[in-house]
Amino acid sequence: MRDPAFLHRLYEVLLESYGPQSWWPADSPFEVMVGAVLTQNTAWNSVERAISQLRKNCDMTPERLLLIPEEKLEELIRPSGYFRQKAARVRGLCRFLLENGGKDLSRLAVLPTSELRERFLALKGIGPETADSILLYAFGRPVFVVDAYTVRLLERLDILPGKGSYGEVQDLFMRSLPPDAGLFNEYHALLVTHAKERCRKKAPLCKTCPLNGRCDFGRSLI
DNA sequence: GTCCAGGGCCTAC
DNA sequence: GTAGGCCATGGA
Repeated sequence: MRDPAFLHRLYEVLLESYGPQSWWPADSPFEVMVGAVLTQNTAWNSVERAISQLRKNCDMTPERLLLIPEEKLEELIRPSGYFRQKAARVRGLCRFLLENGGKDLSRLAVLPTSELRERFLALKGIGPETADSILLYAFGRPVFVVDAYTVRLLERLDILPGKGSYGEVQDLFMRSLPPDAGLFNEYHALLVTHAKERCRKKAPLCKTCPLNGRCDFGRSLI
């Protein structure tokens, strides 16, 4: 395990390299939630197409979205893949929101973060990453979002104490950083941006990584 | 044609 | 508690 300042320095270098990412790309908290489900194991380009089609067919509220017949909904989100599963998951999310105050989220917003997280995790098709994305990007809670990119990067940097489970990686970030939702927002987005450009599965060595030669990590970021 | 993408569920050991 | 199969489209 490296010293706690490592993750601070990593953030600074990523921010300098890529600039602010201004996530999440959505028009409303509800759209963040829908996008979080649709982007599961799916490229964002495909999700954008699906959301664009949804916008044309409803005003992106849980009420209106539930009025779309199931088969029609599947057709609209087809570009984002796993469309049958995701249609059911989005509908389940909408029902949950309607039961808890609808689009304005004011009833959910008063809940403590841990309880809010449990509520979303209880929904079928919403696992740790999707729930945390919703907490951070729709509710502004200081929760660090871990994704496959982040785990892969830390494994390659050999800075994980254990095997790199979701909770383990999340704890590492949240113990090393102040509980700042703005920081977590930007950090996760930067990790995704970096990974998309430099740390794909088939790019084991990142020769053009902006971190190369510009940090004292002892080895290049790969 | 093959690999991969901003996961999660279910089933076997 | 965890490894492996499955879900599906679209771009590189």
